[in-house]
Amino acid sequence: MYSSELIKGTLKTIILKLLSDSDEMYGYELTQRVKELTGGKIQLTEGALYPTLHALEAQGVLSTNVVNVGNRIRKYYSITPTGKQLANDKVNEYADFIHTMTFLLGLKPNMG
Amino acid sequence: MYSSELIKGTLKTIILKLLSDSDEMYGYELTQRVKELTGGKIQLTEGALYPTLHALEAQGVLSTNVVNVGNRIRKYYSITPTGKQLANDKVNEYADFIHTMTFLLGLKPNMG
DNA sequence: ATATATACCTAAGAAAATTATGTATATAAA
DNA sequence: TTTATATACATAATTTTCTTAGGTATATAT
Repeated sequence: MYSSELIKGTLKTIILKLLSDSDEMYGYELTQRVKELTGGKIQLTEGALYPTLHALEAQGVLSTNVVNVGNRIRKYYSITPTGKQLANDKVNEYADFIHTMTFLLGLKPNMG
Repeated sequence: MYSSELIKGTLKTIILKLLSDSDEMYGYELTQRVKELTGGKIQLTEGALYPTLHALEAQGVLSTNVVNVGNRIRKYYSITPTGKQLANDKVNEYADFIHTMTFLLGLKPNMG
C-alpha cells in the first residue's frame, strides 16, 4: 500500500478509465479490480468510492442500472459519451503529469 | 497548468527532492525553480508551500537559516540527514506509484 | 455460531490544498 | 512620479478530498 497522500487526486481518473474499458461495473467490483490489477498496492476505500460515483453520476458522466442479484442489490455503472471524453482527457492529462514528475524527480523515463 | 487535484500529495516529495539536490534554497526560490523545470505546468502556491516547509522543519527533516538580503528577510532551508533519507524513500515510492499508475491506466511505459 | 465476503450507504473528522489577505522592499515602466 | 510587477515572508477562512467509523443486509465458509 502506498502512503495515502500519494493516491489523492487519482480516484476519478481510475474510475473513469476502468469504466471506459468495460461495458459496466458495480462499486464493489471496481474495488476488487483495482486491488487485483495493482497487486494490492492501491485499495479503493468505500467511503471515498461511493460518494465519488454519486458525484460522477450527478455530473452526467456515469449512468446507473440497479439489478437484484438474489436478494442483494447491485448498482451497475456505465460511462456516458460525455464521460468517455472526460476519461480520455483525464488519462491524457495524467500521462503528461507523470512525464513531468518523472523529469522533476530525476527518474529514469522507464524504470520499474 | 494541471488540474489542481492531480498535484495533490506531491508537494512534500517535490520539496524534499529539490532540497536533496541543492545545498540550500528559500521558499520563493523553490516556487521559481519548479515553475522553470516544469515549463510552468506546476506552480507551487505560497499558501501550500510555507505551511508545508514549517511542518517539515518541525518534523526535523529541514533546518533553516534566516539571512538579511538588503532590507528583506530570506529564509534558507537545507535538508537534514533524516530528511535526505525521507527524500529518498518518497522519491522511490513515487517512482513505484508511477509504474503502477502507468499500468493501471494502460499508458505506454515511456511515452512523452 | 462466527467470521469473512459480498454489496450498498452516510456522516464526522482530518488532511491538504486553494483563495484571499496582509506586510514590506526593490525595480521597471508609464 | 505613481503604478505595476517582482521579490519574500506569513496566516486565516474556506473548500476539496480522503480516512475512519458506523450502519444495514445477505451469502458462504469455518
